[in-house]
Amino acid sequence: MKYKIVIVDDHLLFSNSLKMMINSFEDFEVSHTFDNGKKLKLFFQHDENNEEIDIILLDVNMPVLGGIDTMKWLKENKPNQKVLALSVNDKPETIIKMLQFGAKGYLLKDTTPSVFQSALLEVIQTGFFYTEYVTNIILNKIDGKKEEVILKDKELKFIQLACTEKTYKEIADIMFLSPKTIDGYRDAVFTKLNIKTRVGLVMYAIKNNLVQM
Amino acid sequence: MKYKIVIVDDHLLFSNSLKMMINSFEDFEVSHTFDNGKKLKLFFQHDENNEEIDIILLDVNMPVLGGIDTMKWLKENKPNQKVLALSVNDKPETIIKMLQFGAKGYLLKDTTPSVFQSALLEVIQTGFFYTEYVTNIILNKIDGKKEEVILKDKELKFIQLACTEKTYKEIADIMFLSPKTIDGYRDAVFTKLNIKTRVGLVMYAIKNNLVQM
DNA sequence: TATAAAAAGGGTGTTTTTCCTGTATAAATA
DNA sequence: TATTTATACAGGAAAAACACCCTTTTTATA
Repeated sequence: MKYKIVIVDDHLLFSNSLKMMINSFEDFEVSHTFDNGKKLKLFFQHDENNEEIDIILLDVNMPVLGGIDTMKWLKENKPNQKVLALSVNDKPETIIKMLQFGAKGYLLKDTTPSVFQSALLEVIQTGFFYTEYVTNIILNKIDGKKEEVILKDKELKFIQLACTEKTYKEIADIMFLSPKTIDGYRDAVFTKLNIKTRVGLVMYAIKNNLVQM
Repeated sequence: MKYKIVIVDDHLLFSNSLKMMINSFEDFEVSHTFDNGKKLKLFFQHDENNEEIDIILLDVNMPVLGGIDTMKWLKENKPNQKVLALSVNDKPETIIKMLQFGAKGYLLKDTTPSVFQSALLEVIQTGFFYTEYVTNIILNKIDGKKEEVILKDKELKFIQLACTEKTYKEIADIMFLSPKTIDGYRDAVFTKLNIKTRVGLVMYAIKNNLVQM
């Protein structure tokens, strides 16, 4: 009896060829593939699908229902399900988030097939698999313990508008606020994000996906 | 005799599993895989490697030597080499650039295996393969007929520095130029890129991959 | 070599951004 | 009830960004 793997990834070419690779492993086989989290969710919600899945390979950046939201849902509804995140996204914030929501490991897509195979085995046997890269991120997070920056709704809206060619005056008009209030928002986000100029704000917003392009 | 494919992609898990898929196709086999453009270049530069490659599958976003630069090099040094771009990057600018540098087609990684297989066949038989998505981008580019903006080296350097929190004065110091000259650069790029503010410049630079993040 | 074009630098003035220090008001809380 | 706390807003000033128009120097090339 082989361990059953489910792949959730919107890049069909990847998921299909990865499926071939996994099926070539002695101890594993792919039982299903889905191209977004929504479809995985629907699969579990059907009562007739009671089969045991040993590992879900979950991509992070997907349309419809992304990896993080899917992970959240799984933590709620399938708390014992083993999930291995598999993504090109190497941002520490994302990795931390996936692990916090219960992923048993986080693999980058540039890992070698042999590392990948041992990751699958380790998740089965020991329950988790952390690469050195991921371990370092976790350790840095611990001693860095940078308290999470929390942006309020209006601040986020302001930041998004600041990523355009509008002046603060125009932004104030759009948000139905006084230019002086916008001044205050700017000062607040500059301080809490530790930046000094509007360009810095724009760069921060893009790096942290606060604006979509 | 099978057609020989070379894969150039830094995501080893992808390239290795794609290799398995291609090898399962009747008419194709993967003869080499490289994880960046530099290694492909070195391969061709070795005299002993004179074997004919039918199709190179070229990723766009890679470290060391990216897809676009690799494409440039191939156009110069291997003008008859058939290349099929294969990327998650769906930005029109990137696609246009790859095609202009001679790629025979541009596939997104979310294409199905069967479309992928027919793409390979079509490139062999007719010399190119355009999906509907790519065709639309080309058509839009044509009737938009926006004449290509050509940025000079120093302008590019200026733009990259403008994507930081430095003032123009500081940028002038770094570039060993008078602030007034930088003023002129700004006016020039604002005009030719049709933007009005530094924020607009930053957004343009990011959309067009002029700065790496 | 003459001439045109490109690059670098300058002057001046306006607008926008940035940085202060404060105030008024309403909501939360001790 | 008294006291924070958060939010919206204000005045003033300096710095930076933006806009135009203009001169000198360098480079390319006819």
